[in-house]
Amino acid sequence: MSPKRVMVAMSGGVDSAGAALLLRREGYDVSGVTLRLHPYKDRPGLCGSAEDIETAGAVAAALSIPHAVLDRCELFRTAVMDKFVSEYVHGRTPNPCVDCNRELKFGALLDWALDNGADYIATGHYARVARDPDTGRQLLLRGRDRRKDQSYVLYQLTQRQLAHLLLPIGEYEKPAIRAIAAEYGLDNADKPDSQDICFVPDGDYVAFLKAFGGVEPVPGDFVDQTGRILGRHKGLECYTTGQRKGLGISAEEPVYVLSKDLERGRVLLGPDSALYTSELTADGLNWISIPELTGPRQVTAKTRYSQREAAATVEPLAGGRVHVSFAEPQRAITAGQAVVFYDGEAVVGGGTIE
RNA sequence: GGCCCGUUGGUCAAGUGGUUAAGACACGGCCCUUUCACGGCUGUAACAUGGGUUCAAAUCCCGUACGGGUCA
Repeated sequence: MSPKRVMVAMSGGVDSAGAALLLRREGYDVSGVTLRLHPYKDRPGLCGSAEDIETAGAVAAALSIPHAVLDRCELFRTAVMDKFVSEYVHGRTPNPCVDCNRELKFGALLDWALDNGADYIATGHYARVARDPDTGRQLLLRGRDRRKDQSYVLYQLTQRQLAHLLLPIGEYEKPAIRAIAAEYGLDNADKPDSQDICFVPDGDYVAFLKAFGGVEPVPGDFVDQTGRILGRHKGLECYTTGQRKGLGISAEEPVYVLSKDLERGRVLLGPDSALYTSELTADGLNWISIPELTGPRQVTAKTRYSQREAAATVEPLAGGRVHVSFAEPQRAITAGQAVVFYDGEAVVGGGTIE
């Protein structure tokens, strides 16, 4: 029987290189593919840039595996970049990585791989895929390395996507992956972890909203909880709930963005203690460990990528939405961010906070 | 106009003859981070101005500028 064919989505980083190494070691027929997502290129460590495509190609060559480049700039622009702009314009704070994963890495790339004879795709995410022996469903589990767990950004994956997905490095700790890469002499072994929004090369997303999205932020007032004007803001798009830096407001205590008032064009500020709330509603849900939510369910949940999980109850609402009630108030629950539910090691599902 | 009070970093604000001139907030850098944020560490930065007293002045005295109060 011939070995299973797997296409590794190679970003040019150490994690996807480690994934390719591990799979080859396990006997898979491994080849590499890298997405071209946008024209920005002078920032190392970003997904889909020209420089990383070169790096990925070099890594593939070092591993002696075939490497292809898949250009999906058009899809990336409409499914990720345009949506990113639209979300900010509507007062929300989007997570473009979630959209990119669903539409590009596990959407377009998976389709292309299957069309080209692959059985699986693999990525360098710190998460695990497993099959539930009782229900037969594909499960998405946290990475073994809790500190690096990336299951949060994968909560949108469908059963079909998971069935064709291998996440080999999810079983390892990050240092082990670097060690494996170094052992094979890969020169990206100590490459910094990726960070920032890949299509915002200089990290200034507001400048991107203006230049790419044609957004013209409208200045307005910063007000406190009593309605007192504290200063002027640069436009609602420039802020997100819970933000402290960049407000330029000097007060007795640090002040944070509590909420944005789209109708009056104001940004409400207040103390950290005023940021804690216990409830939210979400839409755009995807369920992984269960076919659908039919009643209240106890879970742990988090409302931002790097946030500690907290006990909560999630229950269905009309129209496929859900209501989430946390046992303890959570800091800065923000519209547009993802809320992801866990049951132990497994991702139950998740949605977008309204 | 007379008299009184005040003027310390971007902001607020300690400090009444000898201090490395506190602290908070803001701001910068680094770290953290596949989002935006939070957070941790760290840094830049001030005695309104001119003269005088004194071994020594942010601290005492005089003038000037600016701000506030008060009296006709």
